[in-house]
Amino acid sequence: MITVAEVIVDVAAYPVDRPFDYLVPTEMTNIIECGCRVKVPFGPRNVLGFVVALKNDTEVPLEKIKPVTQILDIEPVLTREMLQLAKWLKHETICYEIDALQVMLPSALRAKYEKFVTLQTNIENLPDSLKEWFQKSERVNLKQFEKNNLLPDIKRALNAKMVTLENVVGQKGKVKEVRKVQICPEREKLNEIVNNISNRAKKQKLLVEWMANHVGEIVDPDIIYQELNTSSQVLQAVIELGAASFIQQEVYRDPFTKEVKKTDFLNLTEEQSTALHKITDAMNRKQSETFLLHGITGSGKTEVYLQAIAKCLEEGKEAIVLVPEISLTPQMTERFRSRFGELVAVMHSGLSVGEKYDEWRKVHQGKVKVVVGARSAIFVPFENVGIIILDEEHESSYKQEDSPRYHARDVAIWRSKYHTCPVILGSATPSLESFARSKKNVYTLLTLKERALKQSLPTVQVVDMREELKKGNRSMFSQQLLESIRVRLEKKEQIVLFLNRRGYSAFVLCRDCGTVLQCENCDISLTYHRSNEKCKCHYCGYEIHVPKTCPQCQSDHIRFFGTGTQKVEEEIAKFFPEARVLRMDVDTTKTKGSHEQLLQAFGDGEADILLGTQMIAKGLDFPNITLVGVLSADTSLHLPDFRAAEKTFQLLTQVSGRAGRHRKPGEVVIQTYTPEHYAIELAKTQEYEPFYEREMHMRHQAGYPPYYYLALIQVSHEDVMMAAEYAGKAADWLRSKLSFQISIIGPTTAGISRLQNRYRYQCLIKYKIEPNLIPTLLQLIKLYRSDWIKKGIILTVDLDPTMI
DNA sequence: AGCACGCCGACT
DNA sequence: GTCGGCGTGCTC
Repeated sequence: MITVAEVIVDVAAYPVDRPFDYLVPTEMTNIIECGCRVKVPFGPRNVLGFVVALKNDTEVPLEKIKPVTQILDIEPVLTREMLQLAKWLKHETICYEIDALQVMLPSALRAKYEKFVTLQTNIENLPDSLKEWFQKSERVNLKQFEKNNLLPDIKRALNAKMVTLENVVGQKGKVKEVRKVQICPEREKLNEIVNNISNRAKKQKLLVEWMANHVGEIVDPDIIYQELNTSSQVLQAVIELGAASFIQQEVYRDPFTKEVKKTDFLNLTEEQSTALHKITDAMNRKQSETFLLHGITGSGKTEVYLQAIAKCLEEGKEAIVLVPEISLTPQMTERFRSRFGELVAVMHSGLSVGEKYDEWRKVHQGKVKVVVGARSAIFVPFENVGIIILDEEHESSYKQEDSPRYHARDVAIWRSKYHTCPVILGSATPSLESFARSKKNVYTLLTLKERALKQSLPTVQVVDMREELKKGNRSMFSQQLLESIRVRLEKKEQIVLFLNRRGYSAFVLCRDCGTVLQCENCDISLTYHRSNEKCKCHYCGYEIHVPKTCPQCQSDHIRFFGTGTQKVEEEIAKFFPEARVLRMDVDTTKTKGSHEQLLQAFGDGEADILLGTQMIAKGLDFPNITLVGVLSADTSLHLPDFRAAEKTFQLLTQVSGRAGRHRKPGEVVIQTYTPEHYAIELAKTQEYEPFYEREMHMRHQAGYPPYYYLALIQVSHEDVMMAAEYAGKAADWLRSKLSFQISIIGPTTAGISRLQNRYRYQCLIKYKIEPNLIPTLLQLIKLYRSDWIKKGIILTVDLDPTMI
């Protein structure tokens, strides 16, 4: 009987986006499993692939089928669940199956392809230019030749058969190993060695005697050096005598810097326990129910999560907690680690590739039961999930912006159905989609209306900055805000000032001609980085030194403009020279851990005012903060995005929630040029439902979600005319195929009209129910793949886009 | 995608 | 004659 493996190969392209059959050699049949990574020959090269099925026959003619070269995992890296989930993702987001599989694994497990040139002749026969490279070894990485512009020479040598080219498949990350000392497990042998050591070798004798007291133990060599005040030479000598040996031991890289104290459950309010009961009830009934936990800021949502997780652990099941990347601060993760200790793994982008790999391995090996992480943590390979939590469910960072363009919320619900467990979506300001679903009873609504410590919500005042201007106040602070700051400074209470700068970052501008430094490849201004005095494009990586003079007019009045926090800081100093200000922005939080240090300092009362952008809107919880000032509420309101009002309301509610969370009452001052806008008016009362009703009405009128679904088609090409022409073709084609009830807007230029030297056009499709849409889009892709791709067109489809 | 194969023009 | 340009087609 033969064994055949169906393999998804690591080649992202439509024609090969299907399983390929490979013969499993007899010696591998006992080891191979679904979900293993394998090395396979594919056409003329070797690639990595994932085994998605095993069977005993094949349709493929025997002369075509090739054997698996190697199995890379003894234990499968993907569970059956994930193989199914990948198929669903492929269909749901229109992506390649390989991309769906790869996104579930830490990048350390991705393939690394290298090419090696091997010498096949006497080195003397080589051309002079190549000789030196093969002095040390007959096998040299092709990269070396690439770097030194020797590719033509290599090509010639290849044709003359003097060298051969070899593809090597490896993996990016490694398991970290450290060298330890394994002490001999037999006491008698150690005693015998001690007796044989010459009396002149005092240190060796001492060391072996010490070892006799630690028979069979595995110790860190550094401990030996310190404890016995000895050196590696002595240890080496003793090892040669046979008293111990060096071994390699697998270790986890530890991303946690400090230990945390254990904490206990807090008492729940009545609302909290009602919510908790409904959740644990669903767990008991083994039901995949989605809860929307709508709790105002400070209502203690996290405590509900923690106790639900505790219940889940009691049942012997695992828990997944997703948190937006920016609020995944040490304070946040500590709350989980202090409750569940070593059972928690943390996954976020701040970890190195190796650290992420190790956190993933802890899950894979069953060492942890709780994962706290950003978006991609939704794919952790737990096999018995008891609860999934998405905190701040309205956050747009839960949607991945490149392939596979999945939304963590959708994946969470899919997994909850697979494991028949509940999902909790938590937020003080739910997304309209989720709240609408709870109104239709698709999700179960749980409400927390009171703050956990019964504090009242802060009072909110909205200041019309136009009036201030009329009064002749040209500064960025209103009289009202200045007065409030003065009062707090006197009372020795703390202040948070929030600069709404969504979508802005530091840039470089010429004050004479107004030129802003732009990327050469993209239609976007470069971001200034103070640390290395460079300007970088965040989209393509293009980087230049800050020029001394303006490239346009040669003026030397070229200056960097920050997020504005610096300017605010200067102005505060003018009004309140005695105030101690902490500034938190990209500049002051660049190094690892600086974010944490700044917050710690503020919490310890080392400053009176914390000034910052987005990053201070979340999770900040200090008892002495009694005033929150929003310097410009409008900035996020005028972004060209149908969610601008929703995002502004969410942001204002979030920052307002920072004030008066403990005993002292809080005050919020919001400065704006459009106080009449409903997002700002309703943020003042901090009532979600009136905002929801109002915004739903707007969405209904304009034909946006949740009333309509969206799909975004993007067409790009190096040439503007080509991009525009084919975007037009795509739009026309779709209009001819889809029913007239569907509106297709565009093509228009994309938000960033040129990216990596490609011009981009897009069409927006708005639809209610259209069973034909996905098949039609797939047809469009088919059309594109056969014909357009040759002309250099790239077409992407984003179903349910979050940004337009 | 990425590679070989194949056909065609321009060079040591 | 052969080197290298890129259009075509295939990958178990």
